[in-house]
Amino acid sequence: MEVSESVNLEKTTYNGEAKLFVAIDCIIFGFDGENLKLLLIKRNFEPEKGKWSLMGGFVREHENLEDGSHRILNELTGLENVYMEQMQTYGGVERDPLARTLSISYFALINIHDHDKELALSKNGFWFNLDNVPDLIFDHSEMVDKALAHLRYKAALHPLGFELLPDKFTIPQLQKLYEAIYDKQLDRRNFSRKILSTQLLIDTGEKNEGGSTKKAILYKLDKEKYNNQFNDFHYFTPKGFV
Amino acid sequence: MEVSESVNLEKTTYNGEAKLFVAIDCIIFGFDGENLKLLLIKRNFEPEKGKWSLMGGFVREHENLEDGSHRILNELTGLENVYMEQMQTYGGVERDPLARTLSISYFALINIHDHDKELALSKNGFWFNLDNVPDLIFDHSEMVDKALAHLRYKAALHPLGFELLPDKFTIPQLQKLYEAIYDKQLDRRNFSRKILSTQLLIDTGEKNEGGSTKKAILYKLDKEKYNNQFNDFHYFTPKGFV
DNA sequence: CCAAAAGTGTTTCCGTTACACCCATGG
DNA sequence: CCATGGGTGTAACGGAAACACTTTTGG
Repeated sequence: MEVSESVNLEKTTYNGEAKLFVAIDCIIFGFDGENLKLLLIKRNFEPEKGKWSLMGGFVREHENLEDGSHRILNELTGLENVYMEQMQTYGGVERDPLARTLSISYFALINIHDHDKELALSKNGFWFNLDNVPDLIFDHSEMVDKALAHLRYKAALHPLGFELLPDKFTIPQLQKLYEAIYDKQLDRRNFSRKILSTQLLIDTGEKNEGGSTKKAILYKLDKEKYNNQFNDFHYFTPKGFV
Repeated sequence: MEVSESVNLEKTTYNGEAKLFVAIDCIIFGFDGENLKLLLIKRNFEPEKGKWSLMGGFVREHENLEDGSHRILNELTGLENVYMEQMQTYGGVERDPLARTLSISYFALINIHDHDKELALSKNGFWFNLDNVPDLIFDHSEMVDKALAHLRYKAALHPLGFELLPDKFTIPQLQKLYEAIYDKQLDRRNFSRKILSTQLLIDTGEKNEGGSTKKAILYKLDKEKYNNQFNDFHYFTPKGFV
């Protein structure tokens, strides 16, 4: 009876056209203060059981893509209100050997210390440094490469990096993040001036703890300006950096 | 029998997951030498017959997305080897009232004089100036807005504009294109210097015809350099332009 | 020879770079 | 008082912007 119902529905809609499986795969970047990392899962389910892949799931019949991507990210990290961006849709005919499946890749930036570590572990989730990413199933390696290129592209022009840091952070921390993203050294003094010139940072009056040297100023993001200016070009990196 | 075959197939694949209709919609930009234009169709088929929309079609079971997007563009314009870029996938649950349908939007740049005008007319295709676009079905207006924003964003940094011009073109023509994209005036002398400094243009030795003034040099694109440097940043526009 | 558009040159200015110096903290 | 890292200042450089002038063409 399920079958005949399905057929009847299609007759009133786009009969004759193909219907496809549609998955969402999440490229999850995190920053631990030193290195830029990627969250992957070791699959304990079919297909490709035992291999590494991105966290993914299928788009449901009555779920839009924003909800779906956040649901899937939440299943692994426990996080909500995460910065996510739709990247690209992959549609190679043979990309999934089991059945024709499209995949919409989503790019997520999280503060690595915020997520639910036990939940992630229970789903077989592990963090990898970017220079140490294992082989991934299907076209997931291509998705990761594209996402990293996109991160580098976008972080050069937009104040994206804040998404990877705690609410309060210091300029040296932000600089370490940029150095991790581009795997290059930056001049401390010029970086500081460039960031402050955007007027996006608010001095909280506090200083960070720890370290046996001068304490750095803790800033927070001016959310209002951040949202308004997000699409402006800021050029956070030196020339020819990207 | 089609029905039972379909059911059997699903059982061996991702049984229990939803399958969705997936469409491709093309945002087709063209340039006529003065204005930036958009190619739309007046639908002579259901749903939303009689209304304006983007050119679209369904992704087929055994067709990848690149092939599908080019097929759909070709059906309306007769063109092949067109610059196309996947933009974004739209998945609102109610975006298509007839049935749940995802749409992958593709952004196309064509030389307006090259396309098959009779074919386009036979499919009810018409060109609109960007300041005069009619109401479109579903979320197609949003797609157009996003595509225009993307064009402006990308053309500011990459030598994208050449795709909209003939093989041989003059610098003043290119400047008119940029002025149309951004709806702003540019300084002739600085623009020329900036474009030539990219080394992407080759002097053909020819001059353009027509006009009762000095004839401009016809350039062609250095395809090799163009492909190699495409992802570099060039900053074709003045500061704060975008 | 005039108008209109195309091509080339120059000065000025501002942002970036590449530096040096001072300050705070813990040991 | 010393090592380490954070904060601020400055001179030199280079590219972009804002200009003027010359050249070509058709009428």
